[in-house]
Amino acid sequence: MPYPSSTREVTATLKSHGISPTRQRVALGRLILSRPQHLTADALYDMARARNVQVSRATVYNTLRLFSTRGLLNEVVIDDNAKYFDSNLQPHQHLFNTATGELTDLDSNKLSVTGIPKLPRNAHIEGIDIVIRYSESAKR
Amino acid sequence: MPYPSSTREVTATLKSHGISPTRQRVALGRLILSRPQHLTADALYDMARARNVQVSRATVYNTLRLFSTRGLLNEVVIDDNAKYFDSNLQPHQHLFNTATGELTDLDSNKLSVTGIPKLPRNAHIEGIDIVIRYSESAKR
DNA sequence: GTCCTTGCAAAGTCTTTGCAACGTG
DNA sequence: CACGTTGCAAAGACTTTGCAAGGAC
Repeated sequence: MPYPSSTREVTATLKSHGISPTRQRVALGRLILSRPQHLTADALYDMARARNVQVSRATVYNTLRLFSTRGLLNEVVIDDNAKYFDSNLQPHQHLFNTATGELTDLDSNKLSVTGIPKLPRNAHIEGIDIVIRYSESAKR
Repeated sequence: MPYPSSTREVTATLKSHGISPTRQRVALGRLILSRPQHLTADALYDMARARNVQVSRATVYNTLRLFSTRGLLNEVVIDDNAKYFDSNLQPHQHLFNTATGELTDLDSNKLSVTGIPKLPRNAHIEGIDIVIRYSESAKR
């Protein structure tokens, strides 16, 4: 289920990842898993409250951590004060507008990296994080 | 002065970047600027105290921020709990051992990225951060 | 009913800041 | 001596956790 959005789809996704589908988790899952997006814990909390989802901040944090651990979300750290949870699980890279804080996805097959050095033979690459930071106009 | 190490060299480097060379700043500069390395604020604080450099934590934080602002250091954020200050100012990429937390440099001219999309014409790229995360052996 | 989850508040971690004392030129 | 810098402790931002109440199966 790529981007589960209905209660039923989210419930199924959670179960298939060994997560019991409580009311809060399903509600949060519907908000964050339903499409590719990047949200901070606080943004999700605000979004939930705006939709009258009754949930505490602690549960938002715990749920995001749980979802990440179980592979439903990826964490993206752009700078020290911007930790996002990314519902796009496909390999991809990020474009970060340093002026606005906007974070957008780059399609993985557009970019390629060559020249990755050999690692020790017992090492394996867990991931390659690429963030292109840019700003617009004469800003510096 | 690539990697200033003596008191005199560090003093000159600070001055040339508009930083008054106080005792604490010179001492910290000698510790972090003298060779390519990655240090956290806390690691630098500990290193300073180990060398009997009398400095407070607040000053270490303030100094690192100042050095970064003035272009003497780069910040590298690997994950949420690892913010390093990097004294290597050349373009380069990072190899991060997720098991040990070890961060090593990759020579820029070994790696190349192709397929960077066109950005709006008034945009300019501030930097491309590439971190290859890996771990060794069967760890997962 | 048992075990897991939630929410609150407290605790933790890391970093910045207010302010008086101090240092530097 | 004027101004910038330091150090302490307090404040802040963000995240985790202890624990009692509540919920799921």
